[in-house]
Amino acid sequence: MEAALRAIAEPRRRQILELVRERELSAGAIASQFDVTRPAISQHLGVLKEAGLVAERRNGTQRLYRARPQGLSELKAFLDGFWDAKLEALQREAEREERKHGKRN
Amino acid sequence: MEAALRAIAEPRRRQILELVRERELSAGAIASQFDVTRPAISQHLGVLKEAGLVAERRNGTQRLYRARPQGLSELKAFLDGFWDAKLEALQREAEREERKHGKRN
DNA sequence: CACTAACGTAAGCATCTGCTTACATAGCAG
DNA sequence: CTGCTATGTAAGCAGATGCTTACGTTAGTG
Repeated sequence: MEAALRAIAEPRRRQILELVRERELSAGAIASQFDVTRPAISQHLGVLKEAGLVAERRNGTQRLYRARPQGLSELKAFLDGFWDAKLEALQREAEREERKHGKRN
Repeated sequence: MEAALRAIAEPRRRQILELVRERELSAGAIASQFDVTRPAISQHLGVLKEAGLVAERRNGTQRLYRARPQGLSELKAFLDGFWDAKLEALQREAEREERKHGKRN
């Protein structure tokens, strides 16, 4: 959670998330959308992956990334609970989803 | 919005927000809850205020802070729209297509 | 007025962070 | 194997950031 907050606090990483929100893109395809170098994007992708906000899939020499909605919904749940302490319902739902898809974190 | 995201990405500031979520506290009272020095907390409060996450009220020589629910609700709305906003997504899709054709991948 | 209390602000410092260039690695075609 | 493509990783650097101590400022008290 801490990691996810840090990750989305960075504008470039939010832009990357928007890119892979609906479709799966290779690291190179993502990097081509920005003015910074490819390694910079690669590092951002590493941060996003570590934070559970993107999923990585390998296809040959490519690495395809897509947003992991579960990660963001956990983040939203955290923020919701940040004001309403009674948010255990959403939290449990998030955990249930997590188990369904496979463990991360 | 950018500022709010940055602000809550910092653990200490989240702790401060939790402190003033339900009650109004003076800067000194807040600082007394942490191991860091008072000026450090004062700087955090400045960041939170600038981000619209806390409100400041002066009473004599004291400055009383309280959480500003509107700030966080804006943040939640942003995150919600980060996944949902389909119209925005379509718009960005068009822009991406333009860049792709003009940039020669 | 002088003095104190409760603050914010300035300056400096150590660490973190996002970026770069250079290099290493995995997969695949020939 | 050789070479090429796609990608991650290492090292280093400039700027941001959270902290400290020192100082400035405002409001109240004698």
